[in-house]
Amino acid sequence: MHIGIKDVAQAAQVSIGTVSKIFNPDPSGSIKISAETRTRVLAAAQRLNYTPNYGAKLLRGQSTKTIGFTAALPEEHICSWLSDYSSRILNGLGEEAQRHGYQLLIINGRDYQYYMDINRIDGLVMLGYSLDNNPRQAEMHDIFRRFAEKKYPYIVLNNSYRGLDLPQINIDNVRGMELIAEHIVSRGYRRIGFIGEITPNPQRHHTDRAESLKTLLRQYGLPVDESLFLNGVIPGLDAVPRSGNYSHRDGYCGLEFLTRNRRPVDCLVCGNDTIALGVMKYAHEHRIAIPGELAVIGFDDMVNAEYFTPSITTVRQPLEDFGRMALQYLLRKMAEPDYFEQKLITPELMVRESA
Amino acid sequence: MHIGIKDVAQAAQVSIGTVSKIFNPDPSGSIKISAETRTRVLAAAQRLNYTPNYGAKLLRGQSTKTIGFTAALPEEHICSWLSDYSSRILNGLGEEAQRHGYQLLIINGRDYQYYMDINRIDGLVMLGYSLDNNPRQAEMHDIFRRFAEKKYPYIVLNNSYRGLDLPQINIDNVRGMELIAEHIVSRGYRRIGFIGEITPNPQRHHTDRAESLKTLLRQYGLPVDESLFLNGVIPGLDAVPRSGNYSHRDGYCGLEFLTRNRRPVDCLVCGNDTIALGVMKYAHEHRIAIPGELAVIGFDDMVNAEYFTPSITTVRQPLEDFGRMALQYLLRKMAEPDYFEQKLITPELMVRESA
DNA sequence: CTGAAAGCGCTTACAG
DNA sequence: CTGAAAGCGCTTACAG
Repeated sequence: MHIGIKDVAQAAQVSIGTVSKIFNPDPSGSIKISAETRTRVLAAAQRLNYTPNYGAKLLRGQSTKTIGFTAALPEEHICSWLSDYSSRILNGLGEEAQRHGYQLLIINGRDYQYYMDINRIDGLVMLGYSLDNNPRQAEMHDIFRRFAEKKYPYIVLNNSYRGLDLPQINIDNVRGMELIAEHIVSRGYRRIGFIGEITPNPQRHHTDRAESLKTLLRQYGLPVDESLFLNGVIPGLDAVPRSGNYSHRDGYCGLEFLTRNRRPVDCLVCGNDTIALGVMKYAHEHRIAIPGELAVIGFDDMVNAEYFTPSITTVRQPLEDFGRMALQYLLRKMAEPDYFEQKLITPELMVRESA
Repeated sequence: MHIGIKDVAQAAQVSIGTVSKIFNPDPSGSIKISAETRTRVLAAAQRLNYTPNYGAKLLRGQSTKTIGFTAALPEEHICSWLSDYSSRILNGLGEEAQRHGYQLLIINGRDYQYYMDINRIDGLVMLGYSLDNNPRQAEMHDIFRRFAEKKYPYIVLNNSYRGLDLPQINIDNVRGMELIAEHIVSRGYRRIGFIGEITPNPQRHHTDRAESLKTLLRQYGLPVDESLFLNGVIPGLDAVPRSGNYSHRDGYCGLEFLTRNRRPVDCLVCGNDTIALGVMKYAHEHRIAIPGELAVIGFDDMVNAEYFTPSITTVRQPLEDFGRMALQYLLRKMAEPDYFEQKLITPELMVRESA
C-alpha cells in the first residue's frame, strides 16, 4: 500500500541499498554514486511520490527530528496548559526548530518521562512549576537523576529544583527587581507592597522576587512593611485555589485584603502581569486611580500588556529568545553529550502608564 | 542498550511473542494468557523498566498516537504562529487528546502535507488562513483532493476554501452577527461601522461578518453607510502590512481614518477582539469615551477580554470546544473512513462595558 | 560505483 | 495457553 524503497529500487532498476544511499548522503562523502544512477533513482522516487517510512527510520535508531515540550505541572494537573506565556516560548522554539528541521511535540501528562527512552523525541524542553514543598519532589529528583545519567538532551526553563543542578535558562529575577526598585526610587513611592501567589505552595520565582525586592528596598533605605508582602500563607486571608484564572484572583483578592484591612500602599509590585490585571480590576471597580493613587508594576510583559488601560509597566522577559536558546542548547547537547549550561537572562524594564 | 522485548522474555523465561501478547491485549479477547505467566512477565518488565520501542511499533503499522496541528499560513509565513486564539484551541484539543492517549505535534512549515503519508501522525487539525485570491490556492486544492482520496482523518477549523467541501468546524458567523445586530438595536446605536482587515486580501471570516452585518442592519431598518465599513482595499487609506501585531494596527488605523475624514460613528463592530483593542487604543489616546461616545464590539472573546478597560463586549467562540470536537471527529474518522461532517457552532454574546 | 544480506524491535498468523 | 518464524521498511558494514 505504502510506496517503499523497494518500489523505487524496482522502478529505477537498482538495489534498495543504492536508493537508501542516495537518500542518505553520508557526511564523510566516502560513498559515491554515479550521476546517472542518482538522477534515475531520484526521478523514479519523484514519479512514485516516495517518502521514507518514519517508523522504519526510527527503528534503525535515527533521529526523530522531534523536540518534546511539557509544562510538567504538579500532580493535580494532567495537561500541558498553554497560556500566552507558553505561546511566546513556543513561537521562538518553533521558529528555531523549523530552521533546523525539527518539529514540536506538546506532551500532556507524565509521558515526557520516558519519551526519550523510546526514541519518540530527541530532546525535551520543560516548563514547570516549582515543586518545593510538593509531594512529587522526590519523584522529580529521580527523573532528573536518570536524565543526567543517560546524558539526555533536556532543558528546564524558568524554574529550579532545590538541591539539583539542572541545565536551565532562567530570567535574572534579582536584576529584574533591581530595575523595579530603581524605578520605585525615581518615582518616589514609599509604601511598597508585593502580591505573588496566595497559596501555601507559591511558585519559586514569586518567592525569589519578593525576597529580592525586600533586600533591595532596604539597600535603598526605603521602609519595608512585611504586612504588605502577600505571598504564600497570609494570616486572615483565605488561600486562593489553584484552578482557572487563579493569578487574576490572587491580584484581586490581594488588593481587596489590603484595602479592607486599611493597609495603605503607594505601589504594588506583582509577581506577574496577570496578577497585576487582577489588581487593576479591583482598583477599577473601587475607583482607585492607577497610577494616581496606586502604582502597579507587573512582571513578564505579557501579550497585550501595552493595550490595557492603563498600559502595564512591567519587566520584560524575552520569552521568544528563551525558546530559541533552548533549542540551540539541545542541539549542542546532542552533538556533545557532556555539554552543560545554565543561563541567566537579563530582563528589561518597560515603563508604561501604570507606574 | 535499549531494554527490548527480548530482555523481558529472557528474564521471564517466555517467548517474545508471549510478552507482546501481554502488552497488546487483543480486543476480541480470543488470545488467553495464564495469570501466572502474566504476572511473571509484568514483574520482569517492571524490574527492567521496559518500554516498547516506538519506532518498531510504527513500523508494524501501528498508530503513532499523534495528532498534527498546523496553522497552514500563506506562503510568506513558514511557522505555525501560536496566539492566545490557537492556545485556546490547543488546550481543548490537548485535553481531549490526553484522555484518548494521543499527543499533539505542532507542525511548522509545509511538512503537514505528507506526515500522514509517512505515518508520522494519525490525523491533522488545520487552522488556516483564507486562501481566496491567494497564489497558493490551487496547491491547497490539490492537497485537499489527495487527503480526500486517501480518506485521511483531518479537519479544518474556522475556515473554508471556495469550491471545496471540506470536513470542518466553523463558528456560525451569521448567528454571531445577529446577536450583535440585536444588541445594537437594543442600545439604539444608529451609525454603525465595521473594521476588519485593511489589506487587499482580508481573511474570509472578516468579509463574511461584514456582509452579514450589512444585511442584518438593513433587515432591522437601520441605515447602512458603506463608507463606515473598512475591510479590504479602502480608497484613501494605505493597506496595513500583514506582519507583527497587524490586527491591532487595523483597528487603530481604521478609527484614525474615520476620525480624520470626519465620518462620525456610534458603534464600531470589529472583526476580532484584537482589532477592537487597536480601536480602543486610538480612542484612549484621543480621549474618545467608550462606550459614551463610541461603542465597540469585538469577536472571539479573547483571553483577558474582560480585563481590558472597558471590558470588551464580544461574541464568544467556544474555542476549547472546537479543539475537543476536532479530536472527536478525527477519532470517528479513523474508525469509519467514510465518515464526513461539517459543523456550525453557535456563538454567544458576552455583554460587558464597551457596548 | 553497486548489490546481497543481516538486523533494528516489534506483531501476528500459524502450529502445537 | 505458548512458541517459532515471517516480515514491517529501512540502513549499514561487507564483498565485489
